[in-house]
Amino acid sequence: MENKTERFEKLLVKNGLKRTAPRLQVLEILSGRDSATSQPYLEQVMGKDADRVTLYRVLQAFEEKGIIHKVLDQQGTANYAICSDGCSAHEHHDEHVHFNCDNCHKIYCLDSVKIPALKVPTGFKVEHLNLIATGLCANCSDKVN
Amino acid sequence: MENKTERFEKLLVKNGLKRTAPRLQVLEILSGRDSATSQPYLEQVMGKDADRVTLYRVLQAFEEKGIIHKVLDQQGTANYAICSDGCSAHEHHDEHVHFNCDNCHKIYCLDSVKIPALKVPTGFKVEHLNLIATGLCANCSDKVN
DNA sequence: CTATATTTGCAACATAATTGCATTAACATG
DNA sequence: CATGTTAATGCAATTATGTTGCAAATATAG
Ligand SMILES: [Mn+2]
Ligand SMILES: [Mn+2]
Ligand SMILES: [Zn+2]
Ligand SMILES: [Zn+2]
Repeated sequence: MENKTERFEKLLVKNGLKRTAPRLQVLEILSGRDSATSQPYLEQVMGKDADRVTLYRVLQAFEEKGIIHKVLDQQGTANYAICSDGCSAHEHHDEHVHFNCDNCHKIYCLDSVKIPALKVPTGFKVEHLNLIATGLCANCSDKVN
Repeated sequence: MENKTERFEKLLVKNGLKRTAPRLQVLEILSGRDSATSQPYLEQVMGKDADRVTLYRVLQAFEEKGIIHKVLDQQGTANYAICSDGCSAHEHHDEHVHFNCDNCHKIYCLDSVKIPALKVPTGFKVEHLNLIATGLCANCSDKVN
């Protein structure tokens, strides 16, 4: 089995990005989590390994290339998650529901839940849908009960 | 017919808020627009009529009382719109779709469009749904064609 | 009119995000 | 494997958004 770092390096090369430490570190962190990761958390974890500005630029480059996608939580904080297959520089395919837990504040990508089509007033042309559900995630609703 | 300012004054009194210039001005601005209004725009329009901090506090008070609701656009910018009837200090009823035009960047409250119910994975408990559609609004898709 | 609680303005602070520019490092080429 | 070119990083400065504490002003109840 191909190891993780090798996979990440290929991913970078495929997208015309150089194989640098900050980029590999961001991929490493994001891939190790079961929910989307906030910018502040990333900044804290990376600490002095990379400058704040570098982190912003890495995230921006990854988003443009279709490697990660951004979700804003209810407070407007940017959160990032690795895209599932099918996203590219030219088109994102992340039209799944995002679940924002009120308790642990994690944001889950519910890839399995498709957003239902929508009837909008005449004249409006819908391009993308972005559905954020809030409530309790599976973990937290377990603990509460 | 009752004039607008009188209506606003009653609205404030009903919610236990004093009838002050900044509050009336915010209501005036919001009510004169057909789409949600961003915080930066409000700040710019109010100019030196009120301090930035006052604006934030007015918006916060209005939101708590169910007079306005906040919508974050795709960039995470706060936008505000007057609530339709039925919102109060204890409960908002603004589960309509928000339409974010890619061209003019206006955010429309599509009160008529209800958000369809959603099947989420076992364990997840949905409390609220927040659906933002992006694309072209009626005005802009007219102009393009 | 006056007392009181609310609201405002100001100053300071916190955090997220962006820009310009000099330095460094990746890697293609030979 | 050396090296030149280009991409990427680090640092400093700046902008934007939002918050907090506190003193001064003012809306309004009585
Ligand atoms: Mn997602
Ligand atoms: Mn609305
Ligand atoms: Zn949770
Ligand atoms: Zn438009």
